[in-house]
Amino acid sequence: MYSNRKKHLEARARVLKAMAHPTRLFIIEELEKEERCVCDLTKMVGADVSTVSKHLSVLRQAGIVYDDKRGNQVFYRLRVPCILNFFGCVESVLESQLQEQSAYLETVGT
Amino acid sequence: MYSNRKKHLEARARVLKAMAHPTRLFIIEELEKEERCVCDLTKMVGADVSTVSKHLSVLRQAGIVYDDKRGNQVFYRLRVPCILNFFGCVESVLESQLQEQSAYLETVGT
DNA sequence: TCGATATTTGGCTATATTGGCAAATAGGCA
DNA sequence: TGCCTATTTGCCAATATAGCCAAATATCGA
Repeated sequence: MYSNRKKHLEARARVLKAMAHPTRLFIIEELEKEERCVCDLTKMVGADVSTVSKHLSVLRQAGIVYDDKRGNQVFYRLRVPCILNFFGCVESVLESQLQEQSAYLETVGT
Repeated sequence: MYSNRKKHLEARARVLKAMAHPTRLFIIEELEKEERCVCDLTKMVGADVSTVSKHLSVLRQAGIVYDDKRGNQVFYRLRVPCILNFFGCVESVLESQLQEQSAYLETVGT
């Protein structure tokens, strides 16, 4: 059914969109190593707390992270362990861009 | 080096961002099966040609597809074969969302 | 209870994205 | 050359996103 496929594509797009920001990728990478509170991530990212909090909210709503309130801190951790492997393909894209770039540079003779 | 990591994250984010749209995911899936000209994709997507052309341009600039002009048609094909495997993890995210949803529905008693 | 710390939310501005229409561009064919 | 088809580009309006500040909320510890 068509609308089924459409809904599925929209769901996938939402997940990708949530990941498609440098700060959120940074957060994902750090959470792959260990869980972190908002305050830690804020220091690491170097932006306003509210900004980091909103990025985390995007990741949470997309189902990428869990939040866990302990005391007056909120700890975030990855919900899906494969997220990082996931980047192998993105890397292939980036590498193929580099290849094209260097092929171009050769034709130019630099 | 910090700015190196930042640049890398930005590069990854650009690739993800280019994929993060239902129509572009649709196009990627179709191109996984076989190369297609803009006119074919336009019929399949059911939007204006200019819209589809712009989506393809986004994918091209992100290094996800190649374009190949033959006659007065332009054929697009995937540049990186792994793109679809790539979705295994996105699916995990979606599945874990479903689990949470059904767990919620149980507590509600529906 | 009060003050300090941690986090989220509201409001705002600047900027980016989407999608359609119309126009420009390019190739094929008579 | 002139017409037709295919594709891209420019323009525009609607909508979404990012990031900061300030305010609201929650927890801790004295």
